[in-house]
Amino acid sequence: MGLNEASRLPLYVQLKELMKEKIEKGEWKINDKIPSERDLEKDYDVSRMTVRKAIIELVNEGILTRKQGKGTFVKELRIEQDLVKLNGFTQEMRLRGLKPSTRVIDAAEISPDIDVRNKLKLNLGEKVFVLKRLRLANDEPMAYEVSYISEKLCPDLLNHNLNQSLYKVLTEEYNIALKYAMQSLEAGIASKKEADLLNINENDPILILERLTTDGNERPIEFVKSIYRGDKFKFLVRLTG
Amino acid sequence: MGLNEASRLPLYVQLKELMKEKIEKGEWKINDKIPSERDLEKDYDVSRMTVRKAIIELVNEGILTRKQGKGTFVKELRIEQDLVKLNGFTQEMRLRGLKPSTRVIDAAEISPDIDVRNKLKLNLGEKVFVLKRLRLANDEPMAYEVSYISEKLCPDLLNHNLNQSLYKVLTEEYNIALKYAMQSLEAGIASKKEADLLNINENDPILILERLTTDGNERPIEFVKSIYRGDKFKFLVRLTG
DNA sequence: TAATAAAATTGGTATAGACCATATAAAGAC
DNA sequence: GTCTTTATATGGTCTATACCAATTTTATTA
Repeated sequence: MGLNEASRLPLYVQLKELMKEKIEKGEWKINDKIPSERDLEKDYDVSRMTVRKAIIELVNEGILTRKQGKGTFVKELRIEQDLVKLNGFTQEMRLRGLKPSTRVIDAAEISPDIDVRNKLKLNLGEKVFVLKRLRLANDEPMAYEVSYISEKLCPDLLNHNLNQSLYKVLTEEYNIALKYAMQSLEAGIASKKEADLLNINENDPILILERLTTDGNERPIEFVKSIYRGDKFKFLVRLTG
Repeated sequence: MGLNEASRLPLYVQLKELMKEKIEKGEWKINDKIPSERDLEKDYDVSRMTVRKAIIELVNEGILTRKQGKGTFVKELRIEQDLVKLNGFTQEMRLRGLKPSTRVIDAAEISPDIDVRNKLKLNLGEKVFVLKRLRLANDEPMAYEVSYISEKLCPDLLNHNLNQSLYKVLTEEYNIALKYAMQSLEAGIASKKEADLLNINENDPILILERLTTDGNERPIEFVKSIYRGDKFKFLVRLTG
């Protein structure tokens, strides 16, 4: 299977997705050396610069690593969440060999408070869907999430199966492609309610994560506030100078 | 002032540093549109691809933003620390308009415990410098840091002025260029000692950050454990899908 | 057989050019 | 003055080529 020049997607994006797929399917394993730039150039009949662009983006995403004169290798993924990649919880846990599941605690259509309305850039009177979900890995609570999505972007959202990936529903049913997010992370301590939900003690440390996700045009789609167990969750990020 | 082709630095890196300098000096202000790719190509007598590479890296670092058909603009910096950029505390605070300062609490040469030794890949018997510093912004404690650096990489380190940037000392005096880091972030609560150092109450929430910084060859240089005030510090990260 | 040198491989940098897509400005028509 | 069309500006994608630097492989020599 090669690249599809009739596709609307740029060639470098297709090549990138193709290489990701090889990794996800296990064709290319951790620490495997992938074909050279010149080999991929020949195999897929694209220019070396196109190949390089695809690879460099995967390097920036922490998926590949490369060394001059040596080659390009599949990177070992860490067990902690990769902070720089916009993945849903489901995909993150799967990448870590854990069995993710979701328990929808509440799902409703409400009028948002002013903070949510500002973040999603809504007009007065516009409603949102609010989803309250518990996130589990191997049947153990990891995080509690409250998501807000603008009602007008996905009417009837609550009629879909929200025990599965919300991102998937948005993409497949509403043609909404999430592309960017701004995320903040700070420390807190668990309230009684949060402690009960997460199977921890009141006043235990938690990580409070807020994320505003947008589409390719930086249009706000979803605002999430998540509470992560401080004892179970450690965020990992790779930095470059 | 243009690019220096005699310099060992690649042209795109020089151009990148030059553009950063214009922003830091205020020549290019927040939301300013910078010269077009084709203008920079002419001004600096480099290829458009070289210009693009410099700009794209600044975009990835959250410094510039761009829109097809419109232009490239200086991004508004957030007040929270950008998690994906490897900057020292000093530079981070300056980028936020805060006055950074450092108070060295202790500096010594010690034998590392096994955890530090493993992280820095040291042999038995090799010593480290340990630096314990309080990080302040506008004279208020923000973080408490303990750094470990291999003694053999920078003999006589303690003879240098460590109230200024450690990274700067390593670069200028020991020719060590820090390039990558793996960083983890988790929640905790302040011990009595930590609370006293940071001007907070015992059991207040804190962010515990551990970072292993390496040079370009992924050789471990510095291991840091930092305690950030949970009330004052919020990490921000921009994600892409 | 081992050491050294040369060649090949592979990633990194850079140039040049062309064309596409998006956005804005200018010119022309009414 | 407003609307439409055309031109221009600017970022995005892609190809092709050349050369450099680092590393590995192969060939040559002692």
